[in-house]
Amino acid sequence: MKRNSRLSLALHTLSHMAGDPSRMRTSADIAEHAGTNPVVVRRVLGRLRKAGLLTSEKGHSGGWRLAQAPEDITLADVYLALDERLVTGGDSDEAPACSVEKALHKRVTGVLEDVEQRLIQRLSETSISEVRGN
Amino acid sequence: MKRNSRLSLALHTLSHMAGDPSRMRTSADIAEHAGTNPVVVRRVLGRLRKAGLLTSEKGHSGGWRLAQAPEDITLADVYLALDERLVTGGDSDEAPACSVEKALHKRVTGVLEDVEQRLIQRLSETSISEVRGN
DNA sequence: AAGGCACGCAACACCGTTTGTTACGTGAGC
DNA sequence: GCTCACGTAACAAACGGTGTTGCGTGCCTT
Ligand code: FES
Ligand code: FES
Repeated sequence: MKRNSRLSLALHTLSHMAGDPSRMRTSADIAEHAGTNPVVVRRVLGRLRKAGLLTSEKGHSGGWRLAQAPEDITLADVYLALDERLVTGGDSDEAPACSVEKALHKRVTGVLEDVEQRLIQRLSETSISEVRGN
Repeated sequence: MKRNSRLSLALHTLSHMAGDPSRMRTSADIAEHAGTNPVVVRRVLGRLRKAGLLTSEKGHSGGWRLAQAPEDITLADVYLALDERLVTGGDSDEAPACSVEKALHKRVTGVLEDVEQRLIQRLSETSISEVRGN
């Protein structure tokens, strides 16, 4: 949709994890596989952890692992975990007055919210285990 | 949704025009009213003209005017006029192989297309004349 | 107990997109 | 001919996303 890549990375990684949930992966592994940087991986995976989709462990045999059964994690969960909502989340917008602008804004955000609802609904129909993880 | 402001500007301007379609407005007027720059106005309004929503005239009493009846211009028309599709338009994406990545991408873009469809459908339910132009 | 490993986090450089600004050309009136 | 307003290009500034480095903190191995 918008300025992605985070979603792609998250989904890609989770898909692989779904293929072998017990295996522990380091951010370095993931980064190399995804062609990016370990820190970047930790950044986005961190959000997923905060949402309870992943767990991370430090130390020698540390790394990342799914916190739930692959079948229970839907694409919507992932989308929501990295909260990049369509509706540009509660922004302290411009002119409060101006009847027209207000009406306009209301209309548009109304539609947007409806659409986002739809998006989430559609995403929730697929789990990460339904996308073959090699 | 994404990196907007163009949509806002377009909608705001058209709403005002809908309130008094015969009146001719200059980009300078519009820019001042919208708190931006004339060139910026021309840029975005130019797209609307290309889409047949507006006409522009040079010379002394030149400016911008609606090319259609206000009731015939829907929000969807405006949205489509400045083509900033949600689905990040036909990008020549990454790795062609990788069954997983491909399946994933397909799923996501599928949903996205459906959602964008919905967005357009919802936007088309409202015309710019339905938003009080003072 | 010491060393190493992997995450957590902050700071910063880099880059692409968007927005704003200046400048100049063109056509339509006056 | 002069002015007005658009059309367009070029460039600067602002913004957000991504990549990188550095350092701190647990945890496991030895
Ligand atoms: S200023 Fe209020 S709508 Fe234009
Ligand atoms: S490389 Fe991870 S899906 Fe192909």
